[in-house]
Amino acid sequence: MDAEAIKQSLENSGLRCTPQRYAVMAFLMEHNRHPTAAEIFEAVNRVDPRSSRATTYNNLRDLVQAGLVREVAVEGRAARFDAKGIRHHHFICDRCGNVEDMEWYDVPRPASGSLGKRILRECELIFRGLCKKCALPRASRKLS
Amino acid sequence: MDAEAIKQSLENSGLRCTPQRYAVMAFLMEHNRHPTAAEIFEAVNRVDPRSSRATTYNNLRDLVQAGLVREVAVEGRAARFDAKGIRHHHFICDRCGNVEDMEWYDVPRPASGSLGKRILRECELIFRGLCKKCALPRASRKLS
DNA sequence: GAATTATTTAGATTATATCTAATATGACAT
DNA sequence: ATGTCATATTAGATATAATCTAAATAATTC
Ligand SMILES: [Mn+2]
Ligand SMILES: [Mn+2]
Ligand SMILES: [Zn+2]
Ligand SMILES: [Zn+2]
Repeated sequence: MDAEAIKQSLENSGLRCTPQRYAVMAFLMEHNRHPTAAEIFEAVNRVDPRSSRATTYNNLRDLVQAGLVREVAVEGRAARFDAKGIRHHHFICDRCGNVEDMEWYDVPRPASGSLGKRILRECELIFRGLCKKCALPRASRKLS
Repeated sequence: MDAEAIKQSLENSGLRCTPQRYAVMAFLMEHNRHPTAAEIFEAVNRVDPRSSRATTYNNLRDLVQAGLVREVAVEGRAARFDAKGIRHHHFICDRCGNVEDMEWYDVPRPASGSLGKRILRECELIFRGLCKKCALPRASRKLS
Protein backbone atom coordinates (compact mmCIF):
# COMPACT_ATOMS: atom_id res chain seq x y z
CA MET A 1 0.00 0.00 0.00
CA ASP A 2 2.18 2.83 1.29
CA ALA A 3 5.30 2.40 -0.80
CA GLU A 4 6.97 5.49 0.58
CA ALA A 5 6.41 4.39 4.17
CA ILE A 6 8.08 1.05 3.47
CA LYS A 7 11.00 2.81 1.84
CA GLN A 8 11.32 5.07 4.83
CA SER A 9 11.24 2.30 7.41
CA LEU A 10 13.94 0.40 5.52
CA GLU A 11 16.18 3.42 5.27
CA ASN A 12 15.59 4.39 8.87
CA SER A 13 17.02 0.99 9.73
CA GLY A 14 20.09 1.60 7.58
CA LEU A 15 18.94 -0.77 4.85
CA ARG A 16 18.86 0.20 1.20
CA CYS A 17 15.45 -0.01 -0.37
CA THR A 18 16.32 -2.48 -3.12
CA PRO A 19 13.57 -3.94 -5.30
CA GLN A 20 14.12 -7.38 -3.79
CA ARG A 21 14.08 -6.18 -0.20
CA TYR A 22 11.11 -3.95 -0.84
CA ALA A 23 9.20 -6.86 -2.36
CA VAL A 24 9.76 -9.02 0.72
CA MET A 25 8.66 -6.28 3.07
CA ALA A 26 5.64 -5.29 1.00
CA PHE A 27 4.54 -8.89 0.68
CA LEU A 28 4.74 -9.42 4.43
CA MET A 29 2.82 -6.22 5.11
CA GLU A 30 -0.09 -7.15 2.87
CA HIS A 31 -0.48 -10.69 4.18
CA ASN A 32 -1.08 -11.89 7.69
CA ARG A 33 -0.64 -15.53 6.81
CA HIS A 34 2.85 -15.91 8.29
CA PRO A 35 4.47 -17.31 5.16
CA THR A 36 7.63 -19.38 5.14
CA ALA A 37 10.80 -18.18 3.40
CA ALA A 38 10.02 -20.55 0.52
CA GLU A 39 6.54 -19.08 0.14
CA ILE A 40 7.88 -15.54 0.20
CA PHE A 41 10.52 -16.46 -2.35
CA GLU A 42 7.87 -17.85 -4.64
CA ALA A 43 5.51 -14.92 -4.14
CA VAL A 44 7.99 -12.16 -4.84
CA ASN A 45 9.09 -13.99 -7.96
CA ARG A 46 5.63 -13.94 -9.42
CA VAL A 47 6.35 -10.25 -10.10
CA ASP A 48 9.51 -8.71 -11.47
CA PRO A 49 12.27 -8.25 -10.70
CA ARG A 50 13.38 -11.73 -9.85
CA SER A 51 14.99 -12.43 -6.54
CA SER A 52 17.22 -15.36 -5.70
CA ARG A 53 16.70 -17.71 -2.82
CA ALA A 54 19.83 -16.47 -1.07
CA THR A 55 18.62 -12.89 -1.37
CA THR A 56 15.25 -13.78 0.08
CA TYR A 57 16.92 -15.41 3.08
CA ASN A 58 19.44 -12.56 3.40
CA ASN A 59 16.72 -9.95 3.35
CA LEU A 60 14.56 -11.80 5.83
CA ARG A 61 17.57 -12.00 8.14
CA ASP A 62 18.27 -8.30 7.74
CA LEU A 63 14.64 -7.34 8.31
CA VAL A 64 14.45 -9.45 11.44
CA GLN A 65 17.69 -7.93 12.75
CA ALA A 66 16.34 -4.47 12.05
CA GLY A 67 13.26 -5.27 14.09
CA LEU A 68 10.85 -4.79 11.20
CA VAL A 69 9.96 -8.45 10.86
CA ARG A 70 9.34 -11.19 13.36
CA GLU A 71 10.47 -14.77 12.84
CA VAL A 72 8.35 -17.51 14.34
CA ALA A 73 9.98 -20.89 14.86
CA VAL A 74 7.54 -23.80 14.67
CA GLU A 75 8.63 -27.24 15.85
CA GLY A 76 9.36 -29.56 12.96
CA ARG A 77 8.50 -27.01 10.29
CA ALA A 78 10.05 -24.14 8.38
CA ALA A 79 10.23 -20.78 10.13
CA ARG A 80 7.46 -18.32 9.42
CA PHE A 81 7.64 -14.57 9.06
CA ASP A 82 5.48 -11.67 10.04
CA ALA A 83 5.76 -7.91 9.48
CA LYS A 84 5.65 -6.29 12.89
CA GLY A 85 2.50 -4.20 12.71
CA ILE A 86 0.22 -3.80 15.68
CA ARG A 87 1.22 -5.92 18.66
CA HIS A 88 -0.37 -9.32 18.86
CA HIS A 89 0.15 -12.80 20.22
CA HIS A 90 0.28 -16.01 18.21
CA PHE A 91 -1.73 -19.19 18.18
CA ILE A 92 0.14 -22.18 16.74
CA CYS A 93 -1.83 -25.24 15.70
CA ASP A 94 -0.53 -28.52 17.12
CA ARG A 95 -1.77 -30.39 14.10
CA CYS A 96 -1.18 -28.29 10.99
CA GLY A 97 1.45 -25.87 12.30
CA ASN A 98 -0.40 -22.77 11.09
CA VAL A 99 0.31 -19.55 12.93
CA GLU A 100 -2.59 -17.22 13.58
CA ASP A 101 -2.74 -13.76 15.10
CA MET A 102 -4.42 -13.30 18.46
CA GLU A 103 -5.56 -10.11 20.07
CA TRP A 104 -2.83 -8.57 22.16
CA TYR A 105 -2.97 -8.10 25.91
CA ASP A 106 -0.34 -7.26 28.45
CA VAL A 107 1.73 -10.08 29.94
CA PRO A 108 3.10 -9.91 33.49
CA ARG A 109 6.88 -9.71 33.55
CA PRO A 110 9.00 -12.06 35.64
CA ALA A 111 10.10 -10.97 39.08
CA SER A 112 13.34 -9.07 38.52
CA GLY A 113 15.06 -11.38 40.99
CA SER A 114 14.42 -14.39 38.77
CA LEU A 115 16.17 -12.70 35.83
CA GLY A 116 19.60 -12.64 37.48
CA LYS A 117 22.19 -11.16 35.13
CA ARG A 118 20.07 -11.81 32.08
CA ILE A 119 18.85 -8.89 29.98
CA LEU A 120 15.19 -9.18 29.08
CA ARG A 121 14.13 -7.86 25.68
CA GLU A 122 10.61 -9.20 25.38
CA CYS A 123 8.05 -11.61 26.71
CA GLU A 124 6.37 -13.65 24.04
CA LEU A 125 3.08 -15.40 24.67
CA ILE A 126 2.25 -18.33 22.43
CA PHE A 127 -1.05 -20.16 22.47
CA ARG A 128 -1.12 -23.76 21.39
CA GLY A 129 -3.92 -26.12 20.52
CA LEU A 130 -6.07 -26.79 17.46
CA CYS A 131 -6.94 -24.13 14.91
CA LYS A 132 -10.52 -23.76 13.76
CA LYS A 133 -9.97 -25.97 10.74
CA CYS A 134 -8.30 -28.76 12.74
CA ALA A 135 -10.74 -28.52 15.67
CA LEU A 136 -13.78 -29.39 13.56
CA PRO A 137 -15.03 -32.94 14.30
CA ARG A 138 -14.62 -33.96 10.62
CA ALA A 139 -15.09 -37.73 10.80
CA SER A 140 -11.80 -38.45 12.50
CA ARG A 141 -13.04 -42.02 12.78
CA LYS A 142 -13.45 -42.47 9.04
CA LEU A 143 -9.94 -41.30 8.33
CA SER A 144 -8.09 -43.31 10.95
CA MET B 1 17.40 -41.69 39.47
CA ASP B 2 14.07 -43.43 40.03
CA ALA B 3 14.25 -46.08 37.35
CA GLU B 4 10.95 -47.65 38.27
CA ALA B 5 9.14 -44.31 38.07
CA ILE B 6 10.44 -43.75 34.56
CA LYS B 7 9.36 -47.22 33.55
CA GLN B 8 5.93 -46.55 34.97
CA SER B 9 5.45 -43.23 33.25
CA LEU B 10 6.40 -44.74 29.91
CA GLU B 11 4.04 -47.64 30.31
CA ASN B 12 1.24 -45.42 31.55
CA SER B 13 1.56 -43.64 28.24
CA GLY B 14 1.33 -46.88 26.29
CA LEU B 15 5.01 -46.93 25.41
CA ARG B 16 7.24 -49.92 25.97
CA CYS B 17 10.15 -49.27 28.24
CA THR B 18 12.91 -50.21 25.84
CA PRO B 19 16.54 -49.60 26.77
CA GLN B 20 16.87 -46.92 24.11
CA ARG B 21 13.69 -45.10 25.08
CA TYR B 22 14.51 -45.37 28.76
CA ALA B 23 17.95 -43.91 28.13
CA VAL B 24 16.50 -40.87 26.38
CA MET B 25 13.98 -40.25 29.14
CA ALA B 26 16.50 -40.78 31.93
CA PHE B 27 19.01 -38.49 30.29
CA LEU B 28 16.43 -35.72 29.94
CA MET B 29 15.34 -36.12 33.55
CA GLU B 30 18.82 -35.75 34.96
CA HIS B 31 19.78 -32.71 32.88
CA ASN B 32 18.12 -29.35 32.66
CA ARG B 33 20.29 -28.15 29.80
CA HIS B 34 17.70 -28.59 27.05
CA PRO B 35 19.86 -30.74 24.79
CA THR B 36 19.34 -31.12 21.06
CA ALA B 37 18.48 -34.46 19.49
CA ALA B 38 22.08 -34.77 18.34
CA GLU B 39 23.36 -34.18 21.88
CA ILE B 40 20.94 -36.72 23.30
CA PHE B 41 21.95 -39.22 20.64
CA GLU B 42 25.57 -38.76 21.55
CA ALA B 43 24.95 -38.91 25.28
CA VAL B 44 22.91 -42.10 25.32
CA ASN B 45 25.52 -43.75 23.17
CA ARG B 46 28.24 -43.15 25.69
CA VAL B 47 26.58 -45.96 27.63
CA ASP B 48 25.26 -49.25 26.31
CA PRO B 49 23.12 -50.24 24.60
CA ARG B 50 23.70 -48.30 21.45
CA SER B 51 20.86 -46.41 19.90
CA SER B 52 20.60 -45.27 16.33
CA ARG B 53 19.90 -41.74 15.27
CA ALA B 54 16.50 -42.70 13.84
CA THR B 55 15.57 -44.34 17.13
CA THR B 56 16.58 -41.26 19.07
CA TYR B 57 14.37 -39.10 16.88
CA ASN B 58 11.55 -41.64 16.97
CA ASN B 59 11.65 -41.84 20.74
CA LEU B 60 11.77 -38.10 21.16
CA ARG B 61 8.72 -37.83 18.92
CA ASP B 62 6.89 -40.49 20.92
CA LEU B 63 7.78 -38.90 24.24
CA VAL B 64 6.61 -35.50 23.07
CA GLN B 65 3.35 -37.00 21.78
CA ALA B 66 2.85 -38.74 25.11
CA GLY B 67 3.25 -35.42 26.89
CA LEU B 68 6.30 -36.54 28.87
CA VAL B 69 8.76 -34.32 27.04
CA ARG B 70 8.57 -30.79 25.72
CA GLU B 71 10.12 -29.71 22.44
CA VAL B 72 11.38 -26.16 22.17
CA ALA B 73 11.84 -24.73 18.69
CA VAL B 74 14.55 -22.09 18.46
CA GLU B 75 14.83 -19.91 15.36
CA GLY B 76 17.68 -20.97 13.12
CA ARG B 77 18.81 -23.78 15.40
CA ALA B 78 18.07 -27.41 16.15
CA ALA B 79 15.11 -28.15 18.40
CA ARG B 80 15.79 -28.67 22.08
CA PHE B 81 14.15 -31.08 24.49
CA ASP B 82 13.10 -30.99 28.08
CA ALA B 83 11.54 -33.57 30.40
CA LYS B 84 8.35 -32.08 31.75
CA GLY B 85 9.03 -31.86 35.47
CA ILE B 86 7.81 -28.97 37.51
CA ARG B 87 6.16 -26.22 35.48
CA HIS B 88 8.43 -23.46 34.32
CA HIS B 89 8.87 -20.86 31.62
CA HIS B 90 11.81 -20.53 29.26
CA PHE B 91 14.34 -17.83 28.54
CA ILE B 92 15.90 -18.06 25.07
CA CYS B 93 19.09 -16.15 24.37
CA ASP B 94 18.99 -13.99 21.24
CA ARG B 95 22.69 -14.44 20.74
CA CYS B 96 23.65 -18.02 21.62
CA GLY B 97 20.24 -19.69 21.42
CA ASN B 98 20.56 -21.32 24.82
CA VAL B 99 17.34 -22.20 26.58
CA GLU B 100 17.15 -21.66 30.33
CA ASP B 101 14.47 -22.43 32.87
CA MET B 102 12.63 -19.59 34.54
CA GLU B 103 10.49 -19.69 37.63
CA TRP B 104 6.88 -20.43 36.77
CA TYR B 105 3.99 -18.07 37.32
CA ASP B 106 0.45 -18.05 36.11
CA VAL B 107 -0.30 -16.45 32.74
CA PRO B 108 -3.63 -14.78 31.99
CA ARG B 109 -5.60 -16.66 29.36
CA PRO B 110 -7.05 -14.96 26.30
CA ALA B 111 -10.64 -13.74 26.39
CA SER B 112 -12.70 -16.72 25.28
CA GLY B 113 -14.24 -14.58 22.56
CA SER B 114 -10.88 -14.15 20.88
CA LEU B 115 -10.39 -17.90 20.65
CA GLY B 116 -13.30 -18.46 18.28
CA LYS B 117 -13.61 -22.12 17.29
CA ARG B 118 -10.01 -22.84 18.26
CA ILE B 119 -9.29 -25.31 21.06
CA LEU B 120 -6.70 -24.00 23.50
CA ARG B 121 -4.31 -26.55 25.01
CA GLU B 122 -1.73 -24.31 26.65
CA CYS B 123 -0.29 -20.85 26.94
CA GLU B 124 3.47 -20.75 26.66
CA LEU B 125 5.44 -17.78 27.89
CA ILE B 126 8.89 -17.30 26.40
CA PHE B 127 11.34 -14.68 27.56
CA ARG B 128 13.90 -13.40 25.09
CA GLY B 129 17.04 -11.36 25.50
CA LEU B 130 20.62 -12.07 26.48
CA CYS B 131 21.62 -14.87 28.80
CA LYS B 132 24.03 -14.16 31.64
CA LYS B 133 27.02 -15.26 29.61
CA CYS B 134 26.11 -13.16 26.56
CA ALA B 135 25.08 -10.12 28.62
CA LEU B 136 28.52 -9.64 30.14
CA PRO B 137 30.36 -6.66 28.59
CA ARG B 138 33.28 -8.89 27.57
CA ALA B 139 35.36 -6.61 25.31
CA SER B 140 33.05 -6.80 22.34
CA ARG B 141 35.31 -4.21 20.70
CA LYS B 142 38.38 -6.42 20.85
CA LEU B 143 36.62 -9.31 19.18
CA SER B 144 34.94 -7.45 16.34
C1' DG C 1 5.93 -71.60 19.78
C1' DA C 2 3.59 -69.32 16.01
C1' DA C 3 1.56 -65.12 14.90
C1' DT C 4 1.27 -60.40 15.71
C1' DT C 5 2.81 -56.00 16.93
C1' DA C 6 6.15 -52.63 18.34
C1' DT C 7 10.80 -51.20 18.02
C1' DT C 8 15.36 -50.64 16.25
C1' DT C 9 18.71 -50.04 12.66
C1' DA C 10 21.92 -48.22 8.80
C1' DG C 11 21.77 -45.67 5.30
C1' DA C 12 19.35 -42.99 1.91
C1' DT C 13 16.58 -39.14 1.32
C1' DT C 14 14.26 -34.83 2.13
C1' DA C 15 13.76 -30.26 3.89
C1' DT C 16 15.59 -26.09 5.43
C1' DA C 17 19.00 -22.80 5.61
C1' DT C 18 23.62 -20.91 4.80
C1' DC C 19 27.92 -20.15 2.32
C1' DT C 20 30.91 -18.84 -1.65
C1' DA C 21 32.89 -15.96 -4.71
C1' DA C 22 31.78 -13.65 -8.85
C1' DT C 23 28.92 -9.86 -10.42
C1' DA C 24 25.93 -5.88 -10.10
C1' DT C 25 24.15 -1.78 -8.04
C1' DG C 26 23.80 2.52 -5.71
C1' DA C 27 25.74 6.45 -2.97
C1' DC C 28 28.63 9.83 -3.14
C1' DA C 29 32.92 12.38 -3.84
C1' DT C 30 35.43 14.47 -7.26
C1' DA D 1 29.93 12.47 -15.82
C1' DT D 2 33.35 9.28 -13.81
C1' DG D 3 35.62 6.66 -10.38
C1' DT D 4 35.50 4.67 -5.86
C1' DC D 5 33.74 1.96 -2.40
C1' DA D 6 30.40 -0.21 0.37
C1' DT D 7 26.29 -2.83 -0.12
C1' DA D 8 23.42 -6.16 -2.36
C1' DT D 9 22.36 -9.93 -5.57
C1' DT D 10 23.11 -14.29 -7.80
C1' DA D 11 23.53 -19.44 -9.04
C1' DG D 12 24.98 -23.12 -7.31
C1' DA D 13 27.35 -25.70 -3.82
C1' DT D 14 27.31 -26.91 0.84
C1' DA D 15 25.80 -27.60 5.55
C1' DT D 16 22.53 -28.95 8.94
C1' DA D 17 18.41 -31.04 10.79
C1' DA D 18 15.05 -34.27 10.47
C1' DT D 19 12.54 -38.03 8.28
C1' DC D 20 11.92 -42.16 5.49
C1' DT D 21 12.75 -46.99 3.99
C1' DA D 22 12.78 -51.65 4.32
C1' DA D 23 14.85 -55.24 6.67
C1' DA D 24 16.03 -57.13 11.18
C1' DT D 25 15.00 -57.70 16.12
C1' DA D 26 12.43 -57.92 20.27
C1' DA D 27 8.44 -58.21 22.97
C1' DT D 28 3.47 -59.64 23.49
C1' DT D 29 -0.49 -62.33 22.58
C1' DC D 30 -2.84 -66.37 21.20
MN1 LIG E 1 1.47 -12.50 13.42
MN1 LIG F 1 13.03 -26.29 30.59
ZN1 LIG G 1 -4.62 -26.59 12.31
ZN1 LIG H 1 23.58 -16.38 25.35
